[in-house]
Amino acid sequence: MSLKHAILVLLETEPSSGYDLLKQFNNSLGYFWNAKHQQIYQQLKLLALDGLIDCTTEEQQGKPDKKVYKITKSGVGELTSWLSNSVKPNKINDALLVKLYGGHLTNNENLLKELEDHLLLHKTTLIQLRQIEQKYLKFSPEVQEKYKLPYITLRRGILGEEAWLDWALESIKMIKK
Amino acid sequence: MSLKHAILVLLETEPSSGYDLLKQFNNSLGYFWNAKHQQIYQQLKLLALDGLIDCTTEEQQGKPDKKVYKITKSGVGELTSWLSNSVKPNKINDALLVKLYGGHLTNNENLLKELEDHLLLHKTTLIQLRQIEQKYLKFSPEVQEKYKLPYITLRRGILGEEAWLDWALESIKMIKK
DNA sequence: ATGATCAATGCAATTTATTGCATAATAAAA
DNA sequence: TTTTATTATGCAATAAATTGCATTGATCAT
Repeated sequence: MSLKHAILVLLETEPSSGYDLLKQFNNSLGYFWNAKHQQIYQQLKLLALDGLIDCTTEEQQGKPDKKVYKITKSGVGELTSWLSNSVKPNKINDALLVKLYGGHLTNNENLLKELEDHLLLHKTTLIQLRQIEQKYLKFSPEVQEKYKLPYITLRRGILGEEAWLDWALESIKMIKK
Repeated sequence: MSLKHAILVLLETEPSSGYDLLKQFNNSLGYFWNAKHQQIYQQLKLLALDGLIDCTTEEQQGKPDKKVYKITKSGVGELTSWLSNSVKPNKINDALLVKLYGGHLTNNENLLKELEDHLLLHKTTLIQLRQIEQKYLKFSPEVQEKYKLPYITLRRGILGEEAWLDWALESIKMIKK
């Protein structure tokens, strides 16, 4: 279970609300960690109960109140100790591949449609990731050095999406042939 | 939820026991679907209750009894209908990337060790996938045509692992620098 | 004016997945 | 000879994730 640690990692950079975290999960972090809002809010509650984060309520005009969470010393301790242990290899469960694997029970149009729908999504993602990369590459060497590790995770997204697209194009050709 | 459908897809090819399925999930299908034995056995029970699969018990000498499951007409129906709908894009939750993202709280040796451990696993997987591909490429054109769709999923595994390795090597260099 | 989207959070119920424990026989390896 | 791996299955408890429903006030578009 590392939703907990994904949240702690984000809060270690800066205090945020559940909604802020949600946006981070949906945008920048989305290519390596996904979570729904309910999951985040529940987890924040648990983390606060365990004393790993602190909560303060901010009132806002015209908008609902905001609960801002901040990592505690104990939270940093938990995170550091988690980092010192090895993580499990990523579990892959890809329904699209299940569908292709059993695709002889349906028609090629259906499979091609599905592939092309996903293709669009992946193309969009890749464009976004490359835009983030362009920003990073314009930073000074010092700033680049500072954000080296997040950049490495961004590269994973880019190389991963490129490979996905290569595969999809190759597959579409193969199915059409 | 497509563990259900992953199982139906496998049973549509040939009747199998839970243990047989487990081996398929751990070997060939492992690069796109993972499940533990408890999950498979429970799901088989539910599928049988729903009449999507049938069960017959085979006695064996020297080994425990084997329950062989076979897909029913109703099961093929369910599978076909699932195939006609679109599937959700794959959800990625990769703890290794979370660790790297927050890696400034630990030391580079730790990160490099972790990356190299994963590297070994991915290398092994890639070798296995390539071996399967070699076998496929020796088939006659007719047989290749027949297994085209599973081959496409295999290609996903190969391209995915290659991209993973490229990324890891690049990342290791970047961290060492 | 009416519906849609964004900001912000939450409860409750259900579904899925994981962990821990348990059995039992055979064969192969240390 | 003792331990480990393989074959084969399962229950029970817990943990994690998903789905459905709900609120409120602002702004933005039709």
